[in-house]
Amino acid sequence: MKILPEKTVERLSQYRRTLNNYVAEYGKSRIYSHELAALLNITAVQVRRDIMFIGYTSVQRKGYNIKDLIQVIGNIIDSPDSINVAVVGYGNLGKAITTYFAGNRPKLKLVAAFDIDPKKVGSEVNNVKCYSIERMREIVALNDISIAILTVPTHAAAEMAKVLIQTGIKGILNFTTVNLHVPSNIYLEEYDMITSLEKVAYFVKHRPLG
Amino acid sequence: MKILPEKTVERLSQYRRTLNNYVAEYGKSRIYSHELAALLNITAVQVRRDIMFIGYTSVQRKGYNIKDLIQVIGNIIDSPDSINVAVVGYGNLGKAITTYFAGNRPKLKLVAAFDIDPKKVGSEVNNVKCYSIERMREIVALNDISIAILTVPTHAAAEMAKVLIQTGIKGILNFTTVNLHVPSNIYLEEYDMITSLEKVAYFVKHRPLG
DNA sequence: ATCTTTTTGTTATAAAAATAACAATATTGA
DNA sequence: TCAATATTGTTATTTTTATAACAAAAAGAT
Repeated sequence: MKILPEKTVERLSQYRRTLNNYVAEYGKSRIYSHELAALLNITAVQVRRDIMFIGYTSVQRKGYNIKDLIQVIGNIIDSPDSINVAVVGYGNLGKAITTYFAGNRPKLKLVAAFDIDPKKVGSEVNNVKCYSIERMREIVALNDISIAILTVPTHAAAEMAKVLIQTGIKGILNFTTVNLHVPSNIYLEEYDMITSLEKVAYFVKHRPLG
Repeated sequence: MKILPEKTVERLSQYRRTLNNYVAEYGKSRIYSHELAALLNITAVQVRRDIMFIGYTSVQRKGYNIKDLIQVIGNIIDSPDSINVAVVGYGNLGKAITTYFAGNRPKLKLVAAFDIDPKKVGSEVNNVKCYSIERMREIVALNDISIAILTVPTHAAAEMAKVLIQTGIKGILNFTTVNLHVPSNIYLEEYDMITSLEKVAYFVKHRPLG
């Protein structure tokens, strides 16, 4: 299949989670595009267009079969084989992410954490165990980890990214406020809390009231 | 001034932080567009265009005066009066954000935290004190808090957002995985870690190698 | 049975964002 | 002094994303 637009991938992830919650809460088996849209504060057209992208079709006028749709989304955005993930930096943020991550994501598994602090090594949150940085290469290889979530302090970020890339990781989700530089075969996603907050501040002040 | 594109606002926030770090590290006073671009993994045109948006001009061929540029960015994205922010939910994530927030942001102040857990009430991280939810209305009014960072557990998110809006908050940065619904005069920014991670997973698998 | 309504799927259009192209100008060096 | 070069500022173009418009089909109403 052709590669999907970035924004569509983001929304598909959200559709899936929203649909799972919706089933759990209301027990319905079908949903209209405008209903799903309302749950996400977007438009029904947007939903239908995204669903068109992944090639799922329902019977007209009956809404989408939720179970099927969840499955099709999974076939598209999940990889066939499970992907293993590690958290690097096991402070408050690393632990928070581990907690957020709990839940049934059959194709995406948080399998290890790393920290330089000997006091943290050996600790566990949600069955995710913390190893020393020295053992990173070994543990990454052993568990076939391909994505790292980087939550170390600012001063350690660049060096840690370098080490991670040496271990053979393929993607980094960067929570630090440092601008990382990675080879072009590594997928880098920046996740910048301060920028998000400054953006909220700007639009709270400047946005036309509506 | 005309309202800026969303992406430009995001980058301006990043330019400012990057420039501050750059000055601290290298002590230079000027920077070329392509140098700033390289630090952020974007193009020089992008930088120049954003700088054009905010109306700053340098002398051609000499690069930008860093100190001036930082100041102009501040004039644009900061509000003239300081904006006060609260963290709602003082678990691992709330505390992590408080730590990230430390640093000199003269116009954006994290002034309070709230939590329902009596054990957390009264605790402090980085001089940010935690109050009980019951005192929210009072503390928000007293400190003129206009933005809330929502980091409570999933099941509490919707109700907490409702209460926050009643207290008169104007913007919410939502870290929970719940789809919130807010009146149109409230600026809502979603910050979804799981979606970001699923996106990395998708592009690690599907992106053309480059 | 036929008309009306509702909802999907798709094509067409618009808006936002990024990139390219290039004129203008300062600097360097012959 | 004058040509070559480097860099900014801006307009033009392309790409990406979102919205609008609407045909097709199912369901219900008359």
